[in-house]
Amino acid sequence: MPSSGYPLELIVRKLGGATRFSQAEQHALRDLPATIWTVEAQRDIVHEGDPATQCCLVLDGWICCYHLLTEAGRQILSFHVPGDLPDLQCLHLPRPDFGIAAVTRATVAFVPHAKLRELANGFPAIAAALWRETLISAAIHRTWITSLGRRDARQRLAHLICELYLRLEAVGLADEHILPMPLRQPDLADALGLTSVHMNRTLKAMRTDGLISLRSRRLEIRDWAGLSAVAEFDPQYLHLSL
Amino acid sequence: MPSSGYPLELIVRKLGGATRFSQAEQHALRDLPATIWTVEAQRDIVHEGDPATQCCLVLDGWICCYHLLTEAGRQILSFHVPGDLPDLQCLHLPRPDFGIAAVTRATVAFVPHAKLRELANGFPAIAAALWRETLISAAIHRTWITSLGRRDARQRLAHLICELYLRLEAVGLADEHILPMPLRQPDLADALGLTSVHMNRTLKAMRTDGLISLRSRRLEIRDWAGLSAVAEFDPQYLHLSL
DNA sequence: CGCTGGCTTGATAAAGTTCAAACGGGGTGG
DNA sequence: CCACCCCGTTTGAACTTTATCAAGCCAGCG
Repeated sequence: MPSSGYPLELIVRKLGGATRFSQAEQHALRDLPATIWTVEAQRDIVHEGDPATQCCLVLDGWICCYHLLTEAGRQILSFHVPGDLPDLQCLHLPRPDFGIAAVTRATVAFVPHAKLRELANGFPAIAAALWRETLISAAIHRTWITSLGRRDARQRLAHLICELYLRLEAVGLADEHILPMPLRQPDLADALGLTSVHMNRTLKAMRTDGLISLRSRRLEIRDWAGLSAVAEFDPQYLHLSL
Repeated sequence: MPSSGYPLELIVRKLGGATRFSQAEQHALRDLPATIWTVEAQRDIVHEGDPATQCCLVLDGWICCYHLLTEAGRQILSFHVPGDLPDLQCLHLPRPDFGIAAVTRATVAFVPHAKLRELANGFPAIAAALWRETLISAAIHRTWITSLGRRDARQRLAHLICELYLRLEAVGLADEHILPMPLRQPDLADALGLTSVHMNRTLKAMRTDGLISLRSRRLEIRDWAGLSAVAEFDPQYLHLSL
C-alpha cells in the first residue's frame, strides 16, 4: 500500500539499505514531486519508444518490463515489486527500449527525470545509490541471460522462483518460504523463453517432486535446498543488504 | 593500438559521442591514472568474485564477460571492443558477478574505482556520461535476453552480427559491411546459448543463403537488408550517436 | 611433413513446440 | 442460489529444433 504521508519514503528505505543518507539527502528524496497512478492488471504503463521524461517507482503490485516481437510474441525482461524503479534504466537515455506493463493491479509514482538528475547532481551519495540500483538491475539481467542460454526449463523456473522469493522477502512481502504468485503460466513462459504448455508441464513436475506447491496464487517453496541446488542459485548478484 | 601520449583519450572520445565536455572535464578524464596491461587470447582478465577495485578500458582487441556453470559450461554475457568499459558495471558494487576474459590478444587500461568515483562526484557531466554507458550495456543485455528467449539459432546469430557490425563501425573498426571476426564457433555458441555443432550448421546455412561470407577471420555481410530482417534488428538500443 | 586446434558432417536422442481439445473454478447475471 | 461463462490450466499426440556422440577433415605452423 502506498503510505499516506510520504509515498517516496519507499525510495529512501530501498536506497538506504546500502547507503546511509544524511538528513538533507533524506528530505530531498522524500520531497521529490511525484504523480501517483493506479493501473489495472495487464495494462501498459510505459510504451516502448515514447520519449522518457519520468521514472516510475512501484508502490504496490507487480509490474514487468518486456519486448514485443512481430512473430514470436513477447519476452519479459524483468519483474518489479514495490520499492523497485524499473525505468531508472532510462534516466540518461532519450527513450525506453522496452515497454512496462502491470502484472497485477498496481500503484506507481512517477518522478520527473529533470528532478532526479538535479538531485543526482546536488547529492553525490544519491547519484551513487541510484546508479547502484541500475547496476543491480543489470546484474539481474545477466543472470537471466545465463538462465535462458544455458539452463533447461526446470532450472530456469527454479532460478526465477529463488530470485523472486529473496527479493520479496527483502521488502517484507514474503517469508517462511511462501510468496504471493500473481504470475500466470503464460507470464512465466514469456519470462523464461518457453511456451505456456511446457511451463505447465515443468510446474507439474516440480510439484510432484515436492520442490514447490502452488495454489490460489500462493507459492510455497517446500524444499529450498533442493530448489536452489536445481537452479545452482547464488544470491550474491541480488546485492541484498542483509 | 593504444596511442602513445594519452591512452585514456579513448574514454573522452567514447563518452564525448553523447556529451560535450568542458576543457576541465576532458583534462580530468585524460589525466586519470591508468595501468596498461596486455593479455594473451583466452586469458582471464578479471575473476568473478574478486573484490572490484578498478575498472578496465579496452584499448585494443576483443574481450568478453561470462558466467561459468558447473554442468553447462559457459555463458558469454557480452563482447567488448576498443573504447568499451566492460566492468563499469561494478563501479558501485563490491565485487563483479561475472568474469572477464580476452577473446583475442588484448590491451586494457585499469583505472582505480576511487579515482573514477572522485571524478563522478566532482563533475556531474562525467558521472552522467559514465552512468549512461552502463545503461547502454544494460539495454544490450536486454536485447540478448530477448534473443535467447524468443529467437531461434538463425535469428540470434543474425542479430549478434548486426550488433557487432554497428558497434565496430562506430569506433572505426568496420565498414562496407565487412568486420573482423576473431570469435571462434564455440565462442559464438557460448554467447548464443547453442552448441558449437549447431552453430556450425547455422553459419553454414547463412552462408549458402548468401547472407554472409566468412573466411580467414573476416566476416562480410553480403545482404544487410536480409540479415537485419531475419533478426528483426532495430539499432536504436545501441544508442550510437551518429 | 606431420600435428593440432578448430571446422565439418552424420546418425541418433532429447527437450521443447504446436495444435487441439477438455477441464475447473471463481465470479456474474438471472 | 444456481447455472453459466470465461479465463487460465491441464492433457495428449505429432512434430521441430537443438543436443549429443563420434568420426573425419583441413589449414596453418613448427
